Amino acid sequence: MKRPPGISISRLAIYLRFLEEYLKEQGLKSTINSAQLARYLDMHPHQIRKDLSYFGKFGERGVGYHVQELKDNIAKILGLNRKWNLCLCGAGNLGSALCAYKGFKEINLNIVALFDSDVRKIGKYIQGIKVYSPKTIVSTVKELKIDMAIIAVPLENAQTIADKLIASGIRAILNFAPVKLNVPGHVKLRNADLSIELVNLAHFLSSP
Amino acid sequence: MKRPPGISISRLAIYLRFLEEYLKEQGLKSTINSAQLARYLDMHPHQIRKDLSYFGKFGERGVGYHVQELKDNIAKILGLNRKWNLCLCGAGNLGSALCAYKGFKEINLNIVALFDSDVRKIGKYIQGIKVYSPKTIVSTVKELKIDMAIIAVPLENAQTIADKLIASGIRAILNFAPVKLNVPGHVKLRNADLSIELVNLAHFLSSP
DNA sequence: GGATGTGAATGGATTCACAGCT
DNA sequence: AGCTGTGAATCCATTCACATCC
Repeated sequence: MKRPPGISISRLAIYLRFLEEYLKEQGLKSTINSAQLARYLDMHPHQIRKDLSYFGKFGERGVGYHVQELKDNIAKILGLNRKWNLCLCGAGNLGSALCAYKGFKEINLNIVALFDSDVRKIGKYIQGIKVYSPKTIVSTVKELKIDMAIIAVPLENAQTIADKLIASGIRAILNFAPVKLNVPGHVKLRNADLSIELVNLAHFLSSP
Repeated sequence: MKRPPGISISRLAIYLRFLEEYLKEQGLKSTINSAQLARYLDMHPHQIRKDLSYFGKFGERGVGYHVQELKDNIAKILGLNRKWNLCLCGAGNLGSALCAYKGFKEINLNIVALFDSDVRKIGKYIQGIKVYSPKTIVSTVKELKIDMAIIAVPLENAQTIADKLIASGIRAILNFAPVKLNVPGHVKLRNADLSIELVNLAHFLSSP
């Protein structure tokens, strides 16, 4: 049981999402084996078994995996067996889109606060979530026990917002702004860079 | 000059974005070396030089890289030395956010059509871009010479939309819907899965 | 002198092949 | 018999160290 490659966590998230769907369709007592799962997800069975083996033994030899049980185990590995409070900085189009997205709550991630500097929005509710002034980030994060933050503000403001989040004690940030943010070592930063994905496509189309 | 690792294309996109900013600040005749660039981007100089070396020799020994020249070279490698036409499927919050994002046009990616099944939106313009019915995907893609597509529709509709795009001859798709889409081998599919990034953060926070 | 460009060495991740269990 | 779990082998990516050139 060696140390898992970093990317296996992302794959576990994909397995989990599939298993949730599968469970709804197939009912409680269903089982699935690595070959079936691999076919659905267009992967190799080896990879799935290996990914799981990094974290424990979840299957039954000669049978496969019990779907409900595997799902619960993966959720636990991923830290999704408890609720997390998120805040979202930037209540523009992208921020609103993320608020409206139901998939987060399904996996126990709850957006509990919005921050936006537009005075017309402050105090209002978007998708049932209250909008606060960014000036209150430090106090609001503590008060609402917020665990992670999403940055969806224009790139000019991203570092300033990040600094406030860090000052508030937040340790996990997802950044949509197209800049490299500076964060201290104890803070986990992930970037969701939309244009980089498109650039990959452009490269594919133009390569011979 | 071996074959570049797949991920180096994504890094080239990051270098390019930085160089564009840097050029604006520093003026036309500026040069930069791999150590400086690495410091700005929080990477190792070796990696930057190696990434570039896969594609050619763009620097001058003892000097560094001419910013303008390097920028142009990277743009060319990435296929961004020409314009591309994109369509965006799904004119909801996420779709509107993507339309409003100015960063795409800056790198020669132009959204020229929206598709949405909401009859109240069809025929209207969002951010100056016309909304078409998804029924017209095949004809519109051909007519407007659309090169790539972004899928930002609810997950139930994503595969149907993808099938229409494929029928229209599109070879590059960026998918935001949280499902594994089936596409034929000649079509390049990339996924922008927002919740997977958050799951990574949850895992980080809950690991000891 | 000073920075690039690159083979070689190291380090990670995937794939394989099969032992091990039910 | 059948499918998991995993060491070993392979493949890919990063890092290093230095020869190379301006």
